[in-house]
Amino acid sequence: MTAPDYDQRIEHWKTALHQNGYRVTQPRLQVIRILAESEIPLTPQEIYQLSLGLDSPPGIASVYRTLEMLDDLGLIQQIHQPSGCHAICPAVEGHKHLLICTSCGQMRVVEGNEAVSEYIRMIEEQTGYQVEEHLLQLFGICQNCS
Amino acid sequence: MTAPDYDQRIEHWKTALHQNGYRVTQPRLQVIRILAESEIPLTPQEIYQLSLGLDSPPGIASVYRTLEMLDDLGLIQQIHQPSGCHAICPAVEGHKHLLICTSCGQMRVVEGNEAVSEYIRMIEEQTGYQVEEHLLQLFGICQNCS
DNA sequence: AACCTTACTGATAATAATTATCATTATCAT
DNA sequence: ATGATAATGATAATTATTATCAGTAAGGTT
Ligand SMILES: [Zn+2]
Ligand SMILES: [Zn+2]
Ligand SMILES: [Zn+2]
Ligand SMILES: [Zn+2]
Repeated sequence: MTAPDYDQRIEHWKTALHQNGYRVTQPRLQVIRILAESEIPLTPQEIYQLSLGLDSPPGIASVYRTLEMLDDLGLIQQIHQPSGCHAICPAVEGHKHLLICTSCGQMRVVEGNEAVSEYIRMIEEQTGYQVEEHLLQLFGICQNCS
Repeated sequence: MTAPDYDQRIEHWKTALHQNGYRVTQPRLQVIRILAESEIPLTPQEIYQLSLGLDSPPGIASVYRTLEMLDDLGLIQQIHQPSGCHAICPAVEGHKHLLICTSCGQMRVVEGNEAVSEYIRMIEEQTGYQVEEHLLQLFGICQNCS
């Protein structure tokens, strides 16, 4: 992230805090700066560890509180690493995508993923990345619940 | 899941345990049955809570151990709910997909998702679900790392 | 069917992550 | 500059996960 983009993001976030009645405090700024300048996703613990290098680092509780606030404001988002999460279901044979009802939790497997494969080939050309894995999960309302 | 499908999955899993030198024990069977008959993703804690209704329920440690084994055998997979995970990054404006390097962690935003929107429209027609949200994350190797 | 080896278990302690509590402090509108 | 109070740090409490270890049960052998 280039310097002006970085500064702009910080300003954007500070404005968002103001506009929503939150105070712009040192601990919050420290967390925000760490997030804004990182090129990789960070866990709360990692953010806290990084903050320890600063002058008067925030307490761990403030790191969590700040993240909750930023999440409420829609300024951050969760990254779901393939290794990370908790809920478990029987494995689907081969690579299929899952469709989960946000009302009843019912889950079904979606057939046919040529469209996605095509999309990924395009991404590879566009970015030079070699895409090895993907996570696609669809959330919605099933026929029962609607 | 219909009864024969259910029985078949149980048998499949028992066979997999045998073939990989694992013993088919009561605690493992209890966890396996709970997983096989659930229509919704479950957390380890939820599985444990459900097991408490059984005759001689497994200890919580055995629940975790069984899940680790099933994961090693590729019989279960993680579900990443939008609310669930830990790593955090600045939010991307609008809905974009993320491409994350599994080597250095570098992350970039992928432009253009018409292909995915089209795919989702197809899914909606096919399933009757009303898809409200989706999670698509691509994992691979960036140009630097390859 | 009884025996034997040892993988597996339950109970519990240890570790790690997250949230709650509360007296003190720093922000910011006035 | 002042004052009301939102926010903080320190710490306790809670929750989730992993490690330890003596006792148990699975399953091959006889
Ligand atoms: Zn996740
Ligand atoms: Zn439903
Ligand atoms: Zn796919
Ligand atoms: Zn890389």
